[in-house]
Amino acid sequence: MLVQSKLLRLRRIHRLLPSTFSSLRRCHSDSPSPSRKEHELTVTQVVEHLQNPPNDWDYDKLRPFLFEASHHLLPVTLRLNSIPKALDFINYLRSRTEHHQALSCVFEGALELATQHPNSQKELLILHSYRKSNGDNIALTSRSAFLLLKCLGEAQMVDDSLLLFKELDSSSKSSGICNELLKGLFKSGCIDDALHVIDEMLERDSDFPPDDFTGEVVFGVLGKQERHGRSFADDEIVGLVTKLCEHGVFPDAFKLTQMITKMCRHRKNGVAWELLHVVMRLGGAVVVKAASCNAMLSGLGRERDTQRMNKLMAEMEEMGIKPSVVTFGILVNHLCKARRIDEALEVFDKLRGKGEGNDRFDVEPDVVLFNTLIDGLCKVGREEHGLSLLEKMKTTKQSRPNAITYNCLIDGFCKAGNIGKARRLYSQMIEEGVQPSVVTLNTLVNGLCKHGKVHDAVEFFNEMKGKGLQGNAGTYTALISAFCGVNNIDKAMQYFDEMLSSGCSPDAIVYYSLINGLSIAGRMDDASVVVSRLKRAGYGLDVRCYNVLISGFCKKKKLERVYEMLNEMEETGVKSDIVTYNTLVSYLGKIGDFATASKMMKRMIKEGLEPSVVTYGAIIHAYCLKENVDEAMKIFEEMCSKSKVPPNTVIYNILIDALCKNGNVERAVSLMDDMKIKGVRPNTTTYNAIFKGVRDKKMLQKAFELMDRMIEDACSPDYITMEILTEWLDAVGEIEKLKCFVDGYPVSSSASSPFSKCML
DNA sequence: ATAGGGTTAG
Repeated sequence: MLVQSKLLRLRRIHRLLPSTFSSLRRCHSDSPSPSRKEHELTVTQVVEHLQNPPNDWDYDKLRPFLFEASHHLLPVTLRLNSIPKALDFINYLRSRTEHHQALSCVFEGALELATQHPNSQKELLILHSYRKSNGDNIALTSRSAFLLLKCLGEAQMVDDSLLLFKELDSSSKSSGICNELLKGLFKSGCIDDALHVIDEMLERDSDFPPDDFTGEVVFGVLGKQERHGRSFADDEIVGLVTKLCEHGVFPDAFKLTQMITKMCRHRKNGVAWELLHVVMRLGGAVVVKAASCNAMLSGLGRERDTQRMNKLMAEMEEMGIKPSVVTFGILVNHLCKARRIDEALEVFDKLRGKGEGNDRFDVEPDVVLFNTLIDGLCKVGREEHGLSLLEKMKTTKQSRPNAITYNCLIDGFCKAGNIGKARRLYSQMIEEGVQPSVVTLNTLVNGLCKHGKVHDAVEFFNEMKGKGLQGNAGTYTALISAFCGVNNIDKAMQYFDEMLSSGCSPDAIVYYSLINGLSIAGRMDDASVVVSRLKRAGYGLDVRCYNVLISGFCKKKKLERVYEMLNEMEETGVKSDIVTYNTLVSYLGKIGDFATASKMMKRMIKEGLEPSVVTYGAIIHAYCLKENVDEAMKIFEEMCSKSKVPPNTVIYNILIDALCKNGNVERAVSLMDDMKIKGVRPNTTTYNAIFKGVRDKKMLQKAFELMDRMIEDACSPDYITMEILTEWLDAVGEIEKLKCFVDGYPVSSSASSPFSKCML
């Protein structure tokens, strides 16, 4: 009875520790294997004997075990079921003569016991340092090495891991041991050491070749964000994956997708592409599924690489990798972003397999696909078409419109200036039972603000707050920008404070919008305060924010602060961009420091930045301010002939204004003809400048001609236009002509229209 | 794979 139950217990240990016995065999394969019963009895006896205090242990009784039958010591140790007891036993053995094998087996047992301990990591480390601090080295069995490497790896004790691995001869190394070492090395960011180990595993006829677990470790690391240590070089990544695949170790679909996603996110489309193609070549459609291709496609889409997107689609078809809805979602999204909306609609129409033609795919469009298309349509001003898709969605079972669908449409109608329709869509979504999100709130708040209805925006926000929908940083950004835009800085600050007190965590952009508003308002001290608060919140400034500040300090002529900003940019590694230089060139031009301005231009070219229309505009404007219109014209002509920069309306406006002010109206008029030839559209400012010019020269006929042209150009007059013309034409008794001019425009119902101010 | 918020010159 008793024997039988103990036998059962041993079998249980067998099952629990399958590798124990394999290492036991390796540990002592030359000793004769006793019958199971005989073995069992002796183990039990020894275990019982060892329950006595160590001083009472009888060496003579134990002796047979310690030599010819030392492999029994592993089950013995396990059944001691106590790490201190096992250590007593180890100390006992060490105090005698040569018991190498016995020690190895008991130590392995002690390690096994440690792994079963609730605080196994700590216990294992204690055993490791015990072994390390006792110079008479206890040889490690494969299992011991495995357990120790696993725990050292987790503890990131790289040096100890490597020493331990070196200690092993190649016959006791195994794939499992190498994998544990690799895991630890990667965890500590020791890529070079890890690559060495992998090389060793990949050697010809290696006894420990990479297996699936190796793949899991390596591919896992390649797919995760790197922590510390150096990162992989591009060719190392491709080389590693290639070698593993050649050994038949493939990433699963998830890991492959993860790796590709990561590479693409790091703007390494080339590496991702190679990686995918290595696996496609060696593993085929068994390994590569649509998801991995989708990751690649979206990476390519981000870089606008239509060519390779098409190539990959063709390869997928060739290899029999079936595209999913997501694949089509990516394609449609790409086409929409490229403003090729009609092609996107074509793809969409080919989706459902119902109809005729064999160029159709058997894919049911989902909500995302619908939403992508609707957004694309709205972004090119085809909201009505988007609306019809909304109706289509309502007729489906699986693709019911959701908040995103409505958000896209609401945004579309807001941008188109149809606030009424946007609000009706909002009511409609509520009626349909679709919960608005904070994005819905922000879209409407922003839309209302952008159309000068800041009051309505605030009202709507309050209404939503009443319904329990909190605003987020985006909501406050919209309101703060809007209030800054109408020069109501106090209100903007008030909303900034409300945001903080309402528990909404601000992001960098809210700070930026406030800094922007304050800078434009010339309140640079306040802006500086917000900058330091932003920094205290743990954010940094980006180029755009620096540009705003630099521009603000320039306007206040605080040159020392400008340089302070530029130095700070250098220190924090924020690279100045074309806008930074344009701001500086413009400022230098305005104070008449042409020498420094041209130095700046040289520096920007050296930095690889091409001067833009704005740069030229700044210089041209500067010469105009100096009343050196000839030089300004010279630069303008140079810009048109030598550079690839096409002139724009602003440049013409600057020159036309300057020429008129210098009495050279003829040349200004000829510049307007030049605009027509070059296809640059004049705007209200252009006409205002030239009207002033012809008025000063009393060129009445020219004025009538220009008034007709202004109507042709569909360019609406503002109050300045009306002021110039009314005063002048009234004085010369030509008010009829002015009436005709005004009648040339379609009637505007807007109360803020410039006409209403003048005509009523 | 889809939705929202802050830059320069005149």
